[in-house]
Amino acid sequence: MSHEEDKLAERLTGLRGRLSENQRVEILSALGLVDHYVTIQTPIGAATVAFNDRGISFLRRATSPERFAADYARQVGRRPLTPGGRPPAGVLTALRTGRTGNIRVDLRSLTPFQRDVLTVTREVPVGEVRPYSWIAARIGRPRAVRAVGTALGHNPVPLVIPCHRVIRSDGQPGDYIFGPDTKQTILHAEGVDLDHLAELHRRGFSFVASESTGVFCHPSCHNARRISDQHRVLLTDAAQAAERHFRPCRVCRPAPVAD
DNA sequence: TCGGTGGCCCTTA
DNA sequence: ATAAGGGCCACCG
Repeated sequence: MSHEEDKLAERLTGLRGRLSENQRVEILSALGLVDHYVTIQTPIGAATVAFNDRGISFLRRATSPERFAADYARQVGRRPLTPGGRPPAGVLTALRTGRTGNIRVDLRSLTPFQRDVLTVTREVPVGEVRPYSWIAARIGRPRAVRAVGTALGHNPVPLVIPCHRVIRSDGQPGDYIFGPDTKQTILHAEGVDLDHLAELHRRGFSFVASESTGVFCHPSCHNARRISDQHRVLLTDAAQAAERHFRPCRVCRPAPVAD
């Protein structure tokens, strides 16, 4: 988070009294130094979102303004927060469909590592999931698996950035800001069959391949789901895929591609 | 098959 | 600055 911006915001806040409240908010707003917040409907019920000119900065289940402000201050910072205003266009629809990839977000308050994690997480489409270890590999830190989980736990904009689509490699949902049950519920609504994924894992399989296309995928990849029974092959790991000359799917990237 | 366990690595107090 | 701990994971018995 920019220290300069924080100091500027503080100084402007200090002008209370000399400027009218409206003038003050107007200035801060124009500088992107104040967030507005409103309550909206989401697939998991009412939520409060904070936003500014850069995009959405924070989302939580709707509780009270005080509680929201406290959580916001703790996670986003001391930027002023004021009720009202219009959230970025298309947010409601995006949240309803789960296609949130184009919604603008403000991740200024995060560390580069956290930003990397969340940026890659945005690539997971509706109806699909990826393991924590996949995110770690994608950001070039294959062993930072646990740190990825921690970073996702600090996702300031759940639902908008679909951290619920990142699950454990054994097919269990893993933890979630709104609890594992909610995570499971959302995934089910999005069309993910967690039981099937857990079953595959139990039998030792991580990937699905097609003998007609020669491509292997994560089991939840939409390409994998179209493989016909006669062409479908289950794989234990990337090494086995290589042995059998399957190449990784370019959509779900089941393994780092050597090119 | 499942629970325990050490390794890993980023963040925070 | 340093140590503890977390939305994990692979391995072991």
